[in-house]
Amino acid sequence: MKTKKISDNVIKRLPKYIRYLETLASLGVTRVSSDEIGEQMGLTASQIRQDFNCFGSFGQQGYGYNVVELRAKLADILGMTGSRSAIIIGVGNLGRAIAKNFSFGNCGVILKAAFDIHPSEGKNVGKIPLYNINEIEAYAKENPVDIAILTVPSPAANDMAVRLIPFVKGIWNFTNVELNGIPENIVVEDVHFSDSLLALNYYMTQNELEEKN
Amino acid sequence: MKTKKISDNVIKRLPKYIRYLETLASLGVTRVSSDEIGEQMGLTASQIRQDFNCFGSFGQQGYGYNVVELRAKLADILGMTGSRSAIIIGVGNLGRAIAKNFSFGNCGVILKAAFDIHPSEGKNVGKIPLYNINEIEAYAKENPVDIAILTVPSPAANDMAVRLIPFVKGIWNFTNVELNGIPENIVVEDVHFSDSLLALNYYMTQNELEEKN
DNA sequence: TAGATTGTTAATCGATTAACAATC
DNA sequence: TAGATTGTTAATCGATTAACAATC
Repeated sequence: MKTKKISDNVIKRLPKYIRYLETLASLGVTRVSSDEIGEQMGLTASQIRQDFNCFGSFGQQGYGYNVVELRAKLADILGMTGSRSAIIIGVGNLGRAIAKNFSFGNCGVILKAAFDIHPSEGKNVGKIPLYNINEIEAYAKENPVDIAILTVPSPAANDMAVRLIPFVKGIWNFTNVELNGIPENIVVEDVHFSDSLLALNYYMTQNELEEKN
Repeated sequence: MKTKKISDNVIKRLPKYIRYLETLASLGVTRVSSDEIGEQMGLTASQIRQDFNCFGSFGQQGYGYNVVELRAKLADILGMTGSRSAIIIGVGNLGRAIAKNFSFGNCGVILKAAFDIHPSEGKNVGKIPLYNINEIEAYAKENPVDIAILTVPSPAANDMAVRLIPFVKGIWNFTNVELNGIPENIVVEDVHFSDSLLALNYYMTQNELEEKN
């Protein structure tokens, strides 16, 4: 049995739908049509219906979609209601910021522990325990780890990623490195800040050129 | 005169080409073919040639591409050689992490100043001055600001973004908020951590389902 | 029943891939 | 000259948009 492959574009739009539906819900709106969603989000109603229908039929003809119900369905598809375990590797400024501030719960993820080569600075990061990196295999033997958050310095990134292979299912990669040698069955999701800033830079330049014409 | 619109997919691939070319250069490789790039990066040679030809003809028939030269051309397209000025707004853990650790220089950006509602914690963030947010308009009058990096708490995000409109050309948005009311001539580039983590979560679940079959 | 809006099929558009003539 | 590989045009594939029958 083969589930038809759903495009990454669709998956990346789902959180935006959810955010919009949450705004509506907070305003007390109970129903919404694909037309209204499209209007607000700058998409076509067609695309929205197509996107939703990748996963099932969540609406009702002549009525539209129930805001709370639709939100719940989409949230469920993305695993927001799950409880995956995560560890964070590398507790520099960025690792610390993510560990302390990011709302893992909203994404169905629980941050369980942090690891660093120099854990001397303290025994905890926020509310989670901080261990020496050389304890990671022992930790993983006792505690299943779904996701490893990679916030180590770039030169250490690929070696660390390879070291994680035996015991993780996904790597959330914040290093500026294209990870190599990770098998197919492990998902890698990159957050490359510089790619994003360079795109910003490019589009700003385009805007300036357009204005000159 | 109308420059033909180049798709975001292409723009987002350019930094990856550059990273790969830098690796090659550091290994002393001087020439490379689209076939070799494709092999290494998991793309088709066709796509690579199409991507490059959006911007010009950088290769030589029968030879391929000069690694250093091609890298320089692509870097230039993305504005990596420029020197745009940026300020960062909101110096919590994330803002601090970005201000202190991110290599702005590599992206053609210079971080000039930081702003916060509670700048009392110190007069500097890393090497840049830290001001009270209420000084931002005065600062912008004296110092041109290309990019504002938005790392304020979510509830403050949209108001702050709107306040930036008169004096920025681009907003690098790290808040978990879809910014509204920003005019067309200002570029917004989002870094939504949660979108990325939710995608990771989704693909992990898909992998698990596949393995069961 | 009439009106509204979905779910879904068909048409269009754009991006990727293939093919090949140009040329180094 | 022969071989290699680009730049570019044509073909294919996939994603978005349009249309409309189903139905609440």
